[in-house]
Amino acid sequence: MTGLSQLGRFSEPALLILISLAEGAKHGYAMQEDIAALTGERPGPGTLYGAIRRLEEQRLIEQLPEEDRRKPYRLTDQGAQALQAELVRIRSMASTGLRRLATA
Amino acid sequence: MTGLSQLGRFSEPALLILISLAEGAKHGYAMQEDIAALTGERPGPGTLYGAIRRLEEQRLIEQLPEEDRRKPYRLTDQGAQALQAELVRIRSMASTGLRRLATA
DNA sequence: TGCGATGCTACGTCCGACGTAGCAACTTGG
DNA sequence: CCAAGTTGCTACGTCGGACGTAGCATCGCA
Repeated sequence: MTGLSQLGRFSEPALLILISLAEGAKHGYAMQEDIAALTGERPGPGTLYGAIRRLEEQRLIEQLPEEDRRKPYRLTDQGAQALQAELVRIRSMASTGLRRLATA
Repeated sequence: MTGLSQLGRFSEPALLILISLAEGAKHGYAMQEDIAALTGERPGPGTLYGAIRRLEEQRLIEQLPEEDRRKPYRLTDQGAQALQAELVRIRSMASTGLRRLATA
């Protein structure tokens, strides 16, 4: 069960960050807002910046030139690819589950 | 960010167990096999039985009469409901992400 | 000029994910 | 008929990610 997607597990906060960045480059605080808008839940700074650091270490996102006090990030090609694969996997899991629930 | 679905966080192993049980009652080992068939990854006993215990504590699944050496479980009504809500949420997240990736 | 929003760092706790070991019962085959 | 594999579970320990709190600097605005 190690590595649900060979790049290391996709935790929910990390996934939400990637989805957020799929819309375009953003800095941390903006991701927080985007995620809050998407899910109704705002990740705290510990959750958010911890996940950002890990994603950067995995080269799934990269930092753009710091401007003002903001650190913008964007998806790497590898990140976009990994995100896509993971989302397809997830959607298929969800469909399977819903089909089973409907049948039962 | 506490309680992504107010019933406590849905971790991936827990979610897979619920999806597995959505097909019908199963004991632990059978869930392992079903999950392996679904995902290609077989959760180890630590992961599996730990998650089962937690799900039972949350009344999302319940144990049926023990038969032989097996402990079968099934979804509770609450569990089926929670699973459905969670899967809808997840599917919508995945769709949003894929739409964004496609647009970018 | 004081207060809320912006934006991030630092730090600590907790608990879930995971692996390993172990073990009892059953079953297959050479 | 007994050795090896499969079934099915318990027990135990480690590690790392999720999360909250605190803190702090900057900016805008009333």
